[in-house]
Amino acid sequence: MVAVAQEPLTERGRRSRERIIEAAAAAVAERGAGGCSLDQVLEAAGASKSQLYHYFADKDDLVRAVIARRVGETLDCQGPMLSELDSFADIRRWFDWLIAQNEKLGCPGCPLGTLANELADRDETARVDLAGGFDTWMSYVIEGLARMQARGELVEQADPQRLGHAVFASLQGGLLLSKTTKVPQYLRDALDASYAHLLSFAPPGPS
Amino acid sequence: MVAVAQEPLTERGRRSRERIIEAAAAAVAERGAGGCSLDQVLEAAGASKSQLYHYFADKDDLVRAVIARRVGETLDCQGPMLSELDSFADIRRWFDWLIAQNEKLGCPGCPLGTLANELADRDETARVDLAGGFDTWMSYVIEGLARMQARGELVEQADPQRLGHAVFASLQGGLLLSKTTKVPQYLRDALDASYAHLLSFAPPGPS
DNA sequence: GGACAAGTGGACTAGGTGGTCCACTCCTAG
DNA sequence: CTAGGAGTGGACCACCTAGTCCACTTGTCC
Repeated sequence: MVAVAQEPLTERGRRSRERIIEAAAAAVAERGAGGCSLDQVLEAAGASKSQLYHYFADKDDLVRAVIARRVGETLDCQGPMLSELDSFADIRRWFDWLIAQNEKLGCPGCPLGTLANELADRDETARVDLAGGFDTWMSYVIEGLARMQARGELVEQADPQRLGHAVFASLQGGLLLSKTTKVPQYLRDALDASYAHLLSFAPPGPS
Repeated sequence: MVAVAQEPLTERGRRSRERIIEAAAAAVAERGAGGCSLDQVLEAAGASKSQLYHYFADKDDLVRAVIARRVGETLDCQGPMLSELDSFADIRRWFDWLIAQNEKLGCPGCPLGTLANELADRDETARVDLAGGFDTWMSYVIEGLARMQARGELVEQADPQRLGHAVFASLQGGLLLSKTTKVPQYLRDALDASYAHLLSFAPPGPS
């Protein structure tokens, strides 16, 4: 029997574990997974070493919990907007929300994208978790596009999957360029182009 | 007079400095700027601490030299292909080269993009250097699109700058998705969509 | 109230980190 | 040949890191 990280068995333990993940998520967002220390996390969480190692096997395990948390947050936040995505107007509304958020928060980049870039070639488990997060996130859009196609809002030749991939690449790339240059316009240009591309698959209108 | 990193004054010194940057570039590519230690770099370079601190003020200064090196490499490598960019065929050729490279190298992501993602919010100088690199890189494409527009290969309404930004977002995003999922197809989907979007600005043909 | 497990505090360790320092070699100019 | 600065080797330091360990508290069940 190998000693593995333990799930908390009491309400008190559950809250301690949550506090640690929360503080770790903040620290990772600010300094990256490799750049933040457990001591910093624990001080912010008001917890001790023994608590950390009571709930997590090691630092990588904690980082994985942070990833799961971030993936969950992202899907919880955008899921409602995306799961009912059903028209060009819905897509435009989503894009405009992304652009507004990015500008409002000062071009922080994508939490998932940032983690992916740091961890993809250093922690295989983290990479798979993040790839899964991207995949689920993208699937909302792909399914929305498929619904639009079924309803005749997209021509037959459109490939919802490839279009969804392209939309996400534009989003991630736009966020990275904005973050690097601190110029929000890059994301706008990226998503505007992506939207125009999607529109080109609208069936010829009666106008 | 503040003591600052010194440029080597002899050929021998220049070669030492080069060796250190080369080893540092490799280490940074493999483990990230924050994840590689000076001891590792120096061992790989066959150099000593005193050499490092003879040529660089501190670790950040070395990282900045690595960034300058990578920016230079990227522009040197793609510059020839991009500075004469003049037609849709040239763009397609560039895209295909990017896709092929990405697949051949096992989806390593963009060296500049990876550094940008790690350093953008941790080292302001590095951020500005990387933003400048992106900017120069992008300007090749924007100027190419402007040439195409001047020659009538792009309609008047096309905005070369915004199109260039969108192309780069697709590239960076596609590289990140490929790196995270280890699936080269994401970059292909991203660039195919970007290319189709560009093509939509071709003037109506005689066909 | 006592037994027992979950949860906690925090001192401690072993190894690594960036950075300093100084004695030394190498090279060149005169 | 010699002087002096550029270049080099590597011991050394203070600090920080992830991770260990054990005595202790808290809460619950009988």
